Amino acid sequence: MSHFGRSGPPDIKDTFSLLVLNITFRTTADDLFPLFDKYGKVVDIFIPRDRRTGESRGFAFVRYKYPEEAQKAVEKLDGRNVDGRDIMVQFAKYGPNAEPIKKGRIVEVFPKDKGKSRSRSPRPRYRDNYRDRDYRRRSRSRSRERYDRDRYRGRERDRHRSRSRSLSPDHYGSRGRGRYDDDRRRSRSRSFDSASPRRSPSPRRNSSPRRSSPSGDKSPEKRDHPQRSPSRSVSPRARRVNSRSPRHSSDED
DNA sequence: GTTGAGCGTT
Repeated sequence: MSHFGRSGPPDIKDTFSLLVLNITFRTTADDLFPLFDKYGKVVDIFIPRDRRTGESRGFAFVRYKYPEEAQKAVEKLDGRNVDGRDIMVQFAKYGPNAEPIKKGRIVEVFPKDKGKSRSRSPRPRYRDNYRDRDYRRRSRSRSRERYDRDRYRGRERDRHRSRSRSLSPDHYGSRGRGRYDDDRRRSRSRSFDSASPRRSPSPRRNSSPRRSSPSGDKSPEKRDHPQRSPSRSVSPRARRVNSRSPRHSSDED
């Protein structure tokens, strides 16, 4: 009852998987079980969760024993308000191995080796999917237009998207690096302040709103700028050519 | 205490 997905996939060879979307992050399988079990025989319920935080990802997989019951559950529970949010129930399109399935039915979990090796290249590319989906999990935070559940009808995913699958984790990585840099810089600034505590003992230093900015506190770029020009400008030869642009003998600067 | 596109594990 409560051990759904706790011990891995029990037997999904003859089960129909339903994908439950839009569920709350705190909704557990136990909460979905009584709901789905009322419309059919639920053999297993699995809710993918993040491996880093362990939080639910917001969707669950409900496996029914018969497709008719699953279909009924889809029509009945689809749009039902669960935990204060409307859930979306639909047949799973992809299997555990990232392979397309038919009407939520798992075709086959393990390729039976009847003495006929189909392919010698396993190509565990689904391994990369784990990493990708983990990263994009929080990357996508834009409110996309959720037209309807009907869009899945004409939506066909291509398996040839091995390399064409271009994700855009740029903002994520950029933000991460920027944050780290900022943090480091801020930490250094703080250390500097600690070294000189007699800077501003008065608690009323909030008078300047600009001071609130840790980045613009020291203005490193300003310090770099004047240091480069006048310092190198000290050159008899350079001065001879041009006292304004020592590094370049041109007036284009 | 938080967010919200989409497709799954021992």
